[in-house]
Amino acid sequence: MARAIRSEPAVDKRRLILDAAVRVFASQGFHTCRVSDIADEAGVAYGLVYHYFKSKDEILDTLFLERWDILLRAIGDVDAQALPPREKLYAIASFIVDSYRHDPDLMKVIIVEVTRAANTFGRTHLAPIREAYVGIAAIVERAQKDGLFRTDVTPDFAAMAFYGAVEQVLTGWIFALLPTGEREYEQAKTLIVETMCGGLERVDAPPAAGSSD
Amino acid sequence: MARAIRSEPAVDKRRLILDAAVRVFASQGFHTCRVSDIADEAGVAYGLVYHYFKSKDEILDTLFLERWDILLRAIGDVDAQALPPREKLYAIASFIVDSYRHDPDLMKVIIVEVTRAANTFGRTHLAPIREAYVGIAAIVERAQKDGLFRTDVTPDFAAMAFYGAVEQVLTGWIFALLPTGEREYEQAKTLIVETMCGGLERVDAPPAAGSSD
Amino acid sequence: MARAIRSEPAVDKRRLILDAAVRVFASQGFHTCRVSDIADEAGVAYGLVYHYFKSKDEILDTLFLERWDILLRAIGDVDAQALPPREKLYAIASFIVDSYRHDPDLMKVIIVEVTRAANTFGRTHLAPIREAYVGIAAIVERAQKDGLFRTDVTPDFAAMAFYGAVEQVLTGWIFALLPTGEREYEQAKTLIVETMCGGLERVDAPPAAGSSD
Amino acid sequence: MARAIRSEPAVDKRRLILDAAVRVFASQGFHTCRVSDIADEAGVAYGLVYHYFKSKDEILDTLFLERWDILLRAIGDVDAQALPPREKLYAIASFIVDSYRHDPDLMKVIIVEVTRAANTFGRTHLAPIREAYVGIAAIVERAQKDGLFRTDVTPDFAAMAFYGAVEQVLTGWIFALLPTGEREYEQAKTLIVETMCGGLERVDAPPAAGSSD
DNA sequence: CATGAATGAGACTTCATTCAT
DNA sequence: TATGAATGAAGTCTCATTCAT
Repeated sequence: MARAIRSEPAVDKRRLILDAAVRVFASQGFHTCRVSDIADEAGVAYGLVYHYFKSKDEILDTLFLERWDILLRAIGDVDAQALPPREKLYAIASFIVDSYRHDPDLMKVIIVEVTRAANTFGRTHLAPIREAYVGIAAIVERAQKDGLFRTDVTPDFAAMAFYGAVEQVLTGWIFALLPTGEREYEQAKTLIVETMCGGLERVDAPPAAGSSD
Repeated sequence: MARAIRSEPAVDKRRLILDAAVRVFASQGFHTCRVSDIADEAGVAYGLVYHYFKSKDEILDTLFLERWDILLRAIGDVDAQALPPREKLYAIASFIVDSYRHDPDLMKVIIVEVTRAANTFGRTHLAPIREAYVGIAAIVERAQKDGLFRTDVTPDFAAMAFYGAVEQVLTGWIFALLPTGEREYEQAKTLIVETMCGGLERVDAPPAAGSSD
Repeated sequence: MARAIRSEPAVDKRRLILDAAVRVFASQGFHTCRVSDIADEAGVAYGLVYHYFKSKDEILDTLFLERWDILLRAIGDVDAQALPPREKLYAIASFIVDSYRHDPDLMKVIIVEVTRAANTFGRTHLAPIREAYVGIAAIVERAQKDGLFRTDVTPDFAAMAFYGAVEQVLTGWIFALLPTGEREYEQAKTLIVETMCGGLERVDAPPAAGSSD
Repeated sequence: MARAIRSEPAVDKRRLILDAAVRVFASQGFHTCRVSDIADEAGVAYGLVYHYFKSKDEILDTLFLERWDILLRAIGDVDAQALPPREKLYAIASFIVDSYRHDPDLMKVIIVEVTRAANTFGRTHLAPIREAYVGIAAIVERAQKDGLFRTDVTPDFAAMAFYGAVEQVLTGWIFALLPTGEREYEQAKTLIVETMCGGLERVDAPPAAGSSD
């Protein structure tokens, strides 16, 4: 409050640029867009982008780290709580899905341009990316120790599978391969956890033979 | 056959270029590498690349389509067989993992540069990519109809989760986040199917309360 | 005097900027440095530089003209005195060497960025630069008229040679090709005059044939 | 000859670019001109400049080193001959003056943009530049050992003075402060050597008092 | 006087693609 | 087929200068 009295500028141009970059990266892709596209989208002069950021890369780095930090903290918080593992995984899936719901462009950028960019930003940010997997693996490991999860699937492997399923669902939304909407987002949270924890098979499945054909 | 009598060149330069492109795309990334890098890696003249391919894009398109066609056919073949769904999914996971084992660079390129490139090649090749998901979804749907898979998870959703888990495991290998090796590849096939079909939870789990802390 | 009573600022920011510019130009070069480097070095705000100077060029112009005026006055003073030409040239060499001793950065800037910059500042300040040569030439001409200097070397030419030798000695110091120090500075004054007036050859040289080999 | 039969291209574009660069650097200065100016002057496409040279800097480096190597070899050759030192210095002055006569633009570029550019190219090429001074100093030293040159002027110092005088004469021509022409070039060679070796003073000077005023 | 955010023209460099041989 | 010189559009980044406060 006090800050607002005097020092806060009318508009935070830096923020303006970051938000514009999200939109531009999301619609054109990092490599395809020009810095001038970002400046135009933000409604600022070209040079101002370089006043606030050393390079085009730094803009994406900033966007990623801002958001990923929040994710890591969320995973840490979840892990710290006393909850059944299924609920922990639900909370994480929930957080990621809600991130997408709240700002699909930002999540698209992070997924498409960073976490999956093995030769560029993915490699640059490998450490924090790994940290997320490690956090999820820790939850699985604990669940195994508590006798709740099967132990023949290693925690690392389970974490990758779980995270991969979540990211692919977001990818489905990004590519318009899966329907989007409030209802779908909520369902997705449940379905991911149901699938990963309960498995696709019916527990009371009939004494199935080969798929009839 | 007739071709071999006289006209078959000592080496197929076109193939040489494609194979070189795989290595270059894998190690540098499509956007980062130059066409001359491919020519150098292939040991052919710069201009020859343009004799065989209309553009740099076309090289990647060719690589992707060659491989993806094989995948689609594999999925189709699997679906056509009379097998329990778990074995069908195992066959598909197996095929993809073996593809990676056989040519990790090529799979890296396909995953990193195409199937996940929402703004560029991913969009271009959306149709065949979707086709793979549809194929997997068909298997799930059939399993549901046969009463073997639970029906509260939609086939489309299950397909995305399954494929996402597989791709993320490959991503783990690509990023060196998961250990690689013959043993690991075989295990991965089983673990993916176990996880996705059987679920992470123990069926005979104790009447779990919150994760002990 | 009156100014000092009340209005004289604690520090003369304009002077601060000029002095900082000397250091920055000397260490980075005029073209390589940024205006912000000067402001930083001076410890003043960026914009203040433009409060005192119309442009980056004007800063260098000011530095040059300030110092060159002093040199021109020195040459004029020397010429006006009744001294043997050798002593006049010694006085000029002395003045220039002392200028370097007193502020090597400033002299470096003047020599490197102005007097030798044929396409930029050298051309801009051609008139005052020429004036220095003319002043030296006048000394030579007078010496010739007085029968003290040989007349087969034109005054203009002699002036260039003399000035060139002096500037090159400073250049030697600037490039660390010649040793620096109080002793060296004093010697240099004598050596320049000895060389230019007395020549490198021994007057009583033996009836030399070709250099022994 | 044999080469010309088949392989020699009609025009050596690389040479074309270098020669154009000399003209452009000479008339606009290295920092002021654009690479496109060079391309235009050479009549080639922009990109071709970068086909032959890694950067704008490399063009100047090439021009300098090409010419300076020739100068160093000339100095070495002169030093190796059995000649009186005065004739050796004449030969060197002669070589430099002839270099200017032959290609004034190139010499202008070398002097203005390299040998005197203490913060940029001068520093880069310090080693070969120093080598020239060392070569001249060697001539002086030998002359001193042969009893032909006075020994109170150190060889290093004498070399700087000599080279400085020569370069300043060229600078005089470049700035149009000294008259140019065939006659002037020949005279300059003699005058430089007369001045530096014989000195400006008349050997038979009258018992001079102070300059009459 | 003083500040530093804001502006935008301009330069270098890259590199996909073409083309003459 | 095969070569690699030649083309030129396009993009990132720099930085002198302006201006509102």
